[in-house]
Amino acid sequence: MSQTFSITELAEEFDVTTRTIRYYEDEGLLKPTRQGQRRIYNVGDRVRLKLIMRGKRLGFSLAEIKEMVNMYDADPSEVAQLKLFLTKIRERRAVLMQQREDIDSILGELDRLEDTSRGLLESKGVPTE
Amino acid sequence: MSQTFSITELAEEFDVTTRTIRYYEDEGLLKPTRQGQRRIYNVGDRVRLKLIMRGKRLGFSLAEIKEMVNMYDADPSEVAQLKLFLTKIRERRAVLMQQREDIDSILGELDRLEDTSRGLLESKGVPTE
DNA sequence: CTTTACCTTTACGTAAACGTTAAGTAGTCT
DNA sequence: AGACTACTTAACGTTTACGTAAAGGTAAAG
Repeated sequence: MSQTFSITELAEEFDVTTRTIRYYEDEGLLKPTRQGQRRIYNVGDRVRLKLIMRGKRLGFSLAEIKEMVNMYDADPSEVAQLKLFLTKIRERRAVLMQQREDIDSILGELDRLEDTSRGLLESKGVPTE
Repeated sequence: MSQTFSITELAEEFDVTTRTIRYYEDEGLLKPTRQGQRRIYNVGDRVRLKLIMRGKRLGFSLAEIKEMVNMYDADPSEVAQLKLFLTKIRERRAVLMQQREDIDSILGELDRLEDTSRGLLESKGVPTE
């Protein structure tokens, strides 16, 4: 008897609405079991939702996320599947590394801007903490 | 006489449509000068567009990007302005660092998956390069 | 003058990702 | 039994970020 979750429990944990979680199911991203008409989410479903949220934070579309999470638990016995998988991984890596570059670049600018802003404020005698 | 650009030049350089660039102007992200009815972009406009594209790659909405680029060249003489600016910088930094964590986390998983996939393929005698 | 290239405005269309009622079901508490 | 709580489906609405005609202006080349 491993742990299960209701839709509202997951909604609260991940700070989304239940509508959102049901929508992900409609789009084929989640497939919880049912107990009567109610949805029951197991630990695996929860992991999938976690992956979905991470994908969202990184700006992927639901279609892309669907590809990725479905690859995640795809049967790894077919050579063709695996080769496709490798290709997708390499494409994805390029985008992610570009994003990280962008982020580093912006963080650097923010550092400089924060310094000069703080300097300006302190020169006016305004505390910045 | 510093350099100027036409809308199609910028569109080609940044790989977007002219429609997109005009849309950014409608939304208050760009304000090129006019020569007659035609838009003339200077070096500053080009920098702004570059910032916009970077924001887009990081998954920000145009509304957020607008805030950011408009802060970028806001008049830095008012204390209230600066304090707001500092707050925004700190918020933004938190989001960006979360994104970078997500990316590192995914890159790590991709590494592991690529290894195991490649291992599986090679154990079947299939070349991976 | 006509064609061509490049640009313009106006405006309706669209896909994605949910929000928002509306109306009903099902188990629990009093 | 009645009310309350948590869930359900169904379906129309909304926002963002452009796409896509439609209809036309303007300058240079032929």
